[in-house]
Amino acid sequence: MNINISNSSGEPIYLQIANQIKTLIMEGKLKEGEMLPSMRVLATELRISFMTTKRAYEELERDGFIESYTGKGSFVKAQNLEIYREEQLKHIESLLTEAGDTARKAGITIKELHELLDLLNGGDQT
Amino acid sequence: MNINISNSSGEPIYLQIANQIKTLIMEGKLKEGEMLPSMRVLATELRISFMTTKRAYEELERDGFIESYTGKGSFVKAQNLEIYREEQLKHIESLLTEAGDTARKAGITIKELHELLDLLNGGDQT
DNA sequence: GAAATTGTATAACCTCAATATATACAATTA
DNA sequence: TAATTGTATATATTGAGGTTATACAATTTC
Repeated sequence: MNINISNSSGEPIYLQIANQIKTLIMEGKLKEGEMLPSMRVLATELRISFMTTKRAYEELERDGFIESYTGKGSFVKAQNLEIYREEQLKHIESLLTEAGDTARKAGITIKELHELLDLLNGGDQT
Repeated sequence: MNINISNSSGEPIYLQIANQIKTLIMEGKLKEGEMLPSMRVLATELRISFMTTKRAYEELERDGFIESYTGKGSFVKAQNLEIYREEQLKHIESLLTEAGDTARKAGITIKELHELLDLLNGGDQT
């Protein structure tokens, strides 16, 4: 598996790993049921502590992308696209809620919010 | 001036002060041109370092609510409502932009975003 | 002009959460 | 049973955020 980590990126290593694997899964380059490299093997490849790869895998497990079994390994789960969409939706909801609350305090109408939303995201969306 | 600080609130002291003064200004209880208590006087009242009150006043100055002059004091500025609205608008813009970006990645349409916005903010807005 | 009062600037300290690690343990496989 | 895999607990390390101390500069007051 091809993972690249950068020390200068500012992004924590465990997130770099988790995000790259997420992308691989989303793009279909890692398929349902497929086994990931063991935490220790990947850690050795990347020359980092395997606790950091564990942290990355925990992140992926928490987000529903993989499942791990002691003694066996870690495997790609199904339903990723749907789960991912749900999560992003929740994130979006919290953003929109905060936008609404802020608008209310500042006397900005919901209508203006809609206009802003279009303005900021171009008219040519699907 | 009546400022209350709580150690258990989790919110930093300098923000507690700044936010309470913001509210006083927004409510018209502190009027344009009016002098605020000096940083040291307020600090003594609240039994904290005056660097913390300075931090609070810096926050207020940064946000356009007050102006400070060495040797003279700190004074409430005009135009607060307009400036406040502009700032909140910027904040909202960044939220909506992130929402749009997230939606794009997850294959969620702008139309759905609009629907969510209404759903989350009730129909009875002005 | 001197003393008092006001705000400014720089640096130091403290704390806490996040990150990364080491090491011992448990389950499965070969 | 030896090797491999994931788990759990504890321990640095680091960096940002918050608070403070102290020295400095401008204005006011007398």
